[in-house]
Amino acid sequence: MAPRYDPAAVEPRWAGEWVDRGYFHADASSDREPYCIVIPPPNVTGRLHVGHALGRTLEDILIRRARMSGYETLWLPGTDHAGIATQVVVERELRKEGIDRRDLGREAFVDRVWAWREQYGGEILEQIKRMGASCDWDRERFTMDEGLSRAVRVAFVRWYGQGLIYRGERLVNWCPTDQTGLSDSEVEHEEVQGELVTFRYPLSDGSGSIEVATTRLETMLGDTGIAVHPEDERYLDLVGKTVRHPFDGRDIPIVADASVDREFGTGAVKVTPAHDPGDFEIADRAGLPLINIFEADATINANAAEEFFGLGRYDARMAVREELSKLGLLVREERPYPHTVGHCYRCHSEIEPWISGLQWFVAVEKLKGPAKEAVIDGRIRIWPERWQKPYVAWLDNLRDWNISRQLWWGHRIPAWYCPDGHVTVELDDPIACAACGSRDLEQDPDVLDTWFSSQLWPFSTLGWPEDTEDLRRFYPNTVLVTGYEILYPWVARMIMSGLSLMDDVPFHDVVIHGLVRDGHGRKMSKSLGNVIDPIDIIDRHGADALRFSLARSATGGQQDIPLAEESIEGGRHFANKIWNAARLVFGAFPGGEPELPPSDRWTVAERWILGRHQRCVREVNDALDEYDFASAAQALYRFFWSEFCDWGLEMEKERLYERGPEERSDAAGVLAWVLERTLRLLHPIMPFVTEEVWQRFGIGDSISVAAWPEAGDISAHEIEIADGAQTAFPFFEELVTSVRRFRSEHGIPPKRSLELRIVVAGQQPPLWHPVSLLRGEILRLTGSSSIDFAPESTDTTGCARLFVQGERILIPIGELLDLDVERARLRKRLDEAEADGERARRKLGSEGFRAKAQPEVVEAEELKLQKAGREIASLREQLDELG
RNA sequence: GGGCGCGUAGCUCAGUGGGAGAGCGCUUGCUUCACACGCAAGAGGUCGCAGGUUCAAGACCUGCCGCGCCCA
Repeated sequence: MAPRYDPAAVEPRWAGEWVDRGYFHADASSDREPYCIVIPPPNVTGRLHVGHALGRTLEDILIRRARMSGYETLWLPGTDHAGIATQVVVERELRKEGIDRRDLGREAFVDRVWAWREQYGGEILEQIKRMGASCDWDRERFTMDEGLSRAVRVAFVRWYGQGLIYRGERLVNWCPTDQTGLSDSEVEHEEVQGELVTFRYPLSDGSGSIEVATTRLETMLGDTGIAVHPEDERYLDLVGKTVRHPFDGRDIPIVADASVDREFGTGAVKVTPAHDPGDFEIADRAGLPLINIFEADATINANAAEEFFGLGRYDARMAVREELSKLGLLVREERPYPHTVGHCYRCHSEIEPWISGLQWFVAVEKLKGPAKEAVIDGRIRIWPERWQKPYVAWLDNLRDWNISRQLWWGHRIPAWYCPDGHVTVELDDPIACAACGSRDLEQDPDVLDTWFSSQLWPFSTLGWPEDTEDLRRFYPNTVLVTGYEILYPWVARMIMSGLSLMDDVPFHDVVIHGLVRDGHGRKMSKSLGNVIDPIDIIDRHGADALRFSLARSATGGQQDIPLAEESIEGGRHFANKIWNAARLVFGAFPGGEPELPPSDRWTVAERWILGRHQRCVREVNDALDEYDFASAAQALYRFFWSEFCDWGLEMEKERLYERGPEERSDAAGVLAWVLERTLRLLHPIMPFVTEEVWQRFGIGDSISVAAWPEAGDISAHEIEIADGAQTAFPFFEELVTSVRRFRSEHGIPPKRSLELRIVVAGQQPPLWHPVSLLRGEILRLTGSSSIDFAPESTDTTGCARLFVQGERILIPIGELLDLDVERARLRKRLDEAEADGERARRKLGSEGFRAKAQPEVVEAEELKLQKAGREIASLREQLDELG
């Protein structure tokens, strides 16, 4: 084995080998218990970013553990056709060739998108493979596949039949750049530094004016009313009057509406029903007309006053201000004025509320109740639990879902219209109108919101609407892992559609993780230059390093997850540590199935390491049962590095190198046994290095199908039965550390060996047992030549004195002792001991403490006080001697 | 305006009633026969502030200050 672990030489080989050997292929007909995760389908245009890497890592940890635990595991991969994103990408390509999609025509354009997808669409899945993801690649799905498209159609037709889908003319969120409507959850609200402009509308009767304020001044071109609160005394006598529009002379009524906030601005608001959802409702109540002033690209249309025709919305805003100013109607301009504005999640343009003709909607009223219930009654559990409340609140406020998209790429809406305006919605393309039999049918030009197909993902990927073996076996899925940013648009909708169409929840657990940010918690962005590219990371540090670092960061407690490259380096160092520990073990272990020697031959050191290993197994299992990936990773790191390597391997070197073949073989057996188990325990987090090392045991085809370790496979009784195992190790550990610290403080070179004497008070030294059991290990790790016991009366001249668990240790080394250093050392220890003693004394001095605290706690404090007392006395004595 | 979360070592974070912890960074020493991607030792904290509950509070309660996110 090379002295350094090289992930680049190992990972690609295993990534391919695992798949080729079929370990990840699920068998729906097996009689094992199923465990199923569907991948949140990334955009087919997408590249792997760290957010994906996090989600896929967590999923793979769950799936690999389940597979090793004997479940029939299915991790189903695939991609999403991503309507807008994909269309935009292909349009951009066409534009480079000087082609507009409209010149190409719908059919040819869609063919181009398919061709693009064939060529580049698989890239993100290839990147996921590099992470070692154990997906069933034979079951890869795409939302535009034939089967999934059929599912979309069945869902649409069924919901239409149930009255859950309808067609209507309503305000939608319009993106003037992409020129399509968006659902509420595709709109991102962001604070912008805008302006608040106050202006006057003169009353039509010339008796005065009324002031209104707006952040979107251009919309005044479409104002059809002024609203005030019905109880606002300032305006009571104005209600019912009209104002005159300064540009086109329309008379606009002043109405009363309880939704008006009297505190805001002047207490009077302009009403632009065609361009504001709140105004739309006011207009609806008051019977005000709608004036649509925008074209699809948000330029001013002919409905507005003539002089503004053709202006872009921002130019129009300035032009309106100028005209108002000329007319002396401008009252006030506040700038900057921070307020929130909706932006397109794709292109980031400001959204315009806009009437864009008849569109299709999902009526959510009947769907949201069951979706809420399923989470409240625990059929679906959300981890961490605190996401439950926002989920419920979101459903409560949910409004009907606009599913029409004015795009060409996507599932075409299965609705046909005849010249008489009848609507035909059918599973198979109709040849005649269902109402009048007309054969002159035209299909709705729009496609469905991409989320309409992805909401079906947990069952459409398994074959629905066909009654397949996969569907019966793997629905409901076991768990879904995703970021909180798509809890609403995706997770909630899967729950609604699953309950409605499958009559059962889509999954039992939902694991919500945070957003990956940079090392300082800042959002990763190209402009900040702080983007971490997972593929670049894998190239330089290995997928294991990335996975470990992500798992260790996935605490769940915090909202977001900071990730610094140093942390990933830490993961690489850990992989290297594993590799090198294995090198040491395999230097003594010949390979084959590791077997523990009979328990009566276990040394104290071995009992200790076996006990720590068992604890680690328990911690990892407990943590993963609760989706606490960070604790699982942390437990493994601590055990492997701080316990197994720092103490376990170091202690066992005594037996491996100094005690003859039998002990060497026993020790190698113990170390190999622990190593092999720990590799299995680590495998779901770091699949590559564990596989590569595990192969050297030569005991199976692959660790990825080896058995998962559960606690209790050696009994705690066996571990702890040894004489002194409980007391020996803590004493040993503190003794070693104390001597090393003493060396360090006095600058005693490692090669200068020491003699240690333990001072004993009575005849029978109480520490005889632990010391004799670990004599060799003590001498090796402290660099000493001897360790003996000495009577209390022993001459301490020229000796340094240490305290280990209240016991005195003498080190005769007078000639090397710098008295100033020694005095400083002793004073520091004395300060600590006095502080300890004081704290214990204060606690014990309180009557309430003695009366009400648990007896064990009181007893522990008494022991602390005694120990501190012994140390203080002895340290003072020494300081006196030194003068 | 409503909701959620966060404020603990220089940085990033664990820590849900009895000894303030980890990783990285920092200081010192070490080419010790697995690993310098390492080993050993060490420094560093009024646990945001103020009250309260309790024998005991970083943790529980209330208020305040600051930061972030979601929703309106």
